Amino acid sequence: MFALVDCNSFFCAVERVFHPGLRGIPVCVLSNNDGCIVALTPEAKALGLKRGDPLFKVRDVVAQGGVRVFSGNLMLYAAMSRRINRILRHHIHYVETYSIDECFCNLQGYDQFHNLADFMRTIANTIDRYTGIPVSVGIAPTKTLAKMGSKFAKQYKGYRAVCLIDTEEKRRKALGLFPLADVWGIGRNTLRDLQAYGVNTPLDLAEKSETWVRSRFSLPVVRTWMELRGIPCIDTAEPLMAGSITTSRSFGQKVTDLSNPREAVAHFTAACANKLRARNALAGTVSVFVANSPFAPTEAWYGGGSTRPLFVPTADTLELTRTALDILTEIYRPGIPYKKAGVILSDIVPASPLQLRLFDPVSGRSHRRRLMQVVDGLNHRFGLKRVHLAVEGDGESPWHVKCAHRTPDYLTDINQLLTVNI
DNA sequence: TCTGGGGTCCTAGGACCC
DNA sequence: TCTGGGGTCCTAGGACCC
Repeated sequence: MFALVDCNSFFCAVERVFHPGLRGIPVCVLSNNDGCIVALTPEAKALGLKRGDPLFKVRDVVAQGGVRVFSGNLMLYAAMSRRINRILRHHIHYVETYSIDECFCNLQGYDQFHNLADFMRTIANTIDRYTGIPVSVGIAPTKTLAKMGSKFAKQYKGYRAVCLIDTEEKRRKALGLFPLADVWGIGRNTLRDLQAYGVNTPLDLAEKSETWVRSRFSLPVVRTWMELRGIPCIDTAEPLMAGSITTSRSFGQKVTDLSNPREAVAHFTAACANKLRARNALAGTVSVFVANSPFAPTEAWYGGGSTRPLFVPTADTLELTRTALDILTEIYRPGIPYKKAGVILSDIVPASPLQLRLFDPVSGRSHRRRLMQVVDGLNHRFGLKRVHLAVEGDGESPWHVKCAHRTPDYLTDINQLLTVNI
C-alpha cells in the first residue's frame, strides 16, 4: 500500500502559520511579479477565484471579498516543506518527496503492526501540531488511487484527514465518484480524447480492455489505466541527478536596451551555477532565451533562443556567464520590448569523476574551482549575492520582479526572525 | 498598466549505420 | 516485372506534473 501525504493549500497554509489571524479568512499566494494566483484557500475558491487567474483581472473580487494576498516566498515554503519531510521520515522508512507539498510513503510491512488509517492519522496530527500545516492522506494499492484518496480526504471532513481505499468495493465506488479531469496523468487533451470515446468517469476508463486503451492512447495513459485497476506501475523515485536546471523570469517592466537583458541573463546564469554547485554537479550545455510579451496585441511575438555545448562540463560562474552572454548577443534583436529571459543548464553530470579533454582552452581549472568555493563561502556567510559579477548589475534595474506583499524569510534568515510583541 | 516558474517523459521522424 | 532488412541515435514538439 502507498500513502500520499498532501499539504492543504500549502503556500497559503504557510502564510497562515505566520499570520494566525488569517484562519477562516480567504488567502491567495501570487506567482512571481505578483502576476497570477498560484495557491488559494477554499474560502477564496468559494468567491469564484481560480488557480491561474491574473490578479489584475480579479482585483474587484479580491477587494470585495476581503481576500488577503501574498507575494510568493518559495524559500520560506521550501524550509517548511523540509520540516514536514523530516517528520515523515522519522515515522516511515520509505518516503519519496514528490513535490514541495506532497510525499509518497511506501507502507509495505506496516500493516502487520498498525491499522494503516490510524497510523497515518497519528502522523498527520503530529505534522499539524509541530508545523501548523494541515495535511490530507490517501492510502491505496497504487499511487494514482492514493492521490484520489487524498482528494476525498481533503473534501470530506468525515474522513478526519485520511481516506483508505483497501477493498474492491471502495475502489469501484471511488472510481465512479471521482472527476475524470482530476485523475493524476489525465490532462486537458487526454480528457477531451477520452470523452470523445464516451469515457466520462475513471470507472469507465478502468473497465475498458487493455487492447482498447493501447490501440488508442500512448504509454502514460496505459499506465494510468493499470493504476486505476489497482496494479502499481508508476515509479516516482527521484532521479539521482536532475537533467536540467532553469532560471527564468518575467521582467517587472519591458526592456529594450541590450544592457538590461545582459544583466538579467548574467544574474540568471549565476543563480543556475549556484544550484549546480549546491548539487555537486557540472553542466555540459548552456541555453539562453529571450521573449517579448505573448499578451501584447499590437506587437508581433518574438522569442529567440539558442544552445551551446561547453568544451568540458563546468560549474564555473565566469565560464558559464561568458557563454550565456555570447548566446544572448547572437539571439538579441534591437528594438524589441523584451518581457522575459531565461537560462537553462543541461547535460548535467556529477562533479566527479570528470572526463578531461586534451586541448582544454580554459587553463587552471583547479584554481577556478577554489575561487568558486571561496565565493560560495563568502555568500553563505555574509548573505546571498554579497560577492557577484559586476555584469549582473546593482539590483536596481527595471527588469527586477515585483513582489509587493512578501512575507519575510522567517525560517532561513537570522535577520528576519518573527517578532512577537507581548 | 497588469498574465509564473521549473521540471519529466514519450513519440515520431530524420539521419545514419551495416 | 520484380529494387531488403534490421538496427541506433538524436531532436523537436507534445503532454503532463507541481
